[in-house]
Amino acid sequence: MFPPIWLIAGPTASGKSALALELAERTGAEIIGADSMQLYADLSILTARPSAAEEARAPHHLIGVADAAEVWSVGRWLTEAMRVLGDLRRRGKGAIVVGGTGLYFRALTVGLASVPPVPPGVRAAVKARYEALGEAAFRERLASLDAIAAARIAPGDRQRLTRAQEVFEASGRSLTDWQADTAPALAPGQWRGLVLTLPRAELYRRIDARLETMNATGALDEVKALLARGLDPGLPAMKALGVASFAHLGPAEALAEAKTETRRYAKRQIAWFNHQMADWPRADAAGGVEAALSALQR
RNA sequence: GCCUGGGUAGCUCAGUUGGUAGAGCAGCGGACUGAAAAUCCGCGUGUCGGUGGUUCGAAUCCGCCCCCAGGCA
Repeated sequence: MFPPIWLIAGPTASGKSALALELAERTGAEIIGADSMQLYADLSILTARPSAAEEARAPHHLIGVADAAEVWSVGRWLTEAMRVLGDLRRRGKGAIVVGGTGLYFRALTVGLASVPPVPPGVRAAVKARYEALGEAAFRERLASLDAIAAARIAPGDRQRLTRAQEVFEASGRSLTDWQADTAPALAPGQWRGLVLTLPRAELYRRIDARLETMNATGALDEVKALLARGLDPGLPAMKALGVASFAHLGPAEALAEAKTETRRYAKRQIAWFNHQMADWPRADAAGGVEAALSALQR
């Protein structure tokens, strides 16, 4: 198995980036970001992106490559990531895919249905219909097109309900059918995965410290600059943790709220890793490169 | 030292005429296929400051003690 493809996941503030950088320097592999927010160039401080100096130590891909006005998705990320992986393979380079977005790892290792893109017009129409009908009636209509999805999607989950409807309208095929024929992007055995772990209390300490640092190094200015662009608040980049807090609250309140939200986010990440990636080896974040390498070799 | 007001969940507090306690926030658990830092679902986690007493029964009533905040000295 050479050149290697290593997938490193872990909750926010667990030290993934630093670890990836060290591994890259040691092995000559290149780094591919698997983070839905570090994608956006406008979000640097808020997403704790590697500094320019750090990025200079090893080639980085899919970090800071998108504009906040763009809408990136798992699908777009997957396409780009596979392109970069192909390129690295041709050049005989190893890859370290590192990030905290569990769904991206899932797309790589389990697969993503190849649903054709949904035109924005269809999406807007479905959204309007949802609002007009209300959840119950909307779900009932969806049931006639995709009974399984209508039954499976949790109460109140507007996003998934409308997505299922959009897919049918745009493709003439149910989301459930699309999802039934899905293949992993990376063949099993082609990659090695690793989940970084650390005690909850320690993780929360690191999150708080990280937010303090962001706050002291211009998080507010970054948010102001983003807001000054007058973008649609519904864009993914506008939903990055901290944006809303710093935009609407005083500095102290914003910092406190951002800490709380980041802790909750970490909790969701941990739940994902524990249940969706239960079979990946774990490595103690405090164990450094050695612990990571031995887990990756397992 | 005296007076008053408080000590109930991690925090801020509620608790009817005595029937072993409940809200908000925080927290915890979970779901997850193209917005995923998204979108959702679920869960009170408790020596009611301590100790005696009254009572069938005390967070609620009485005594004593401890602690906190004001006030008077």
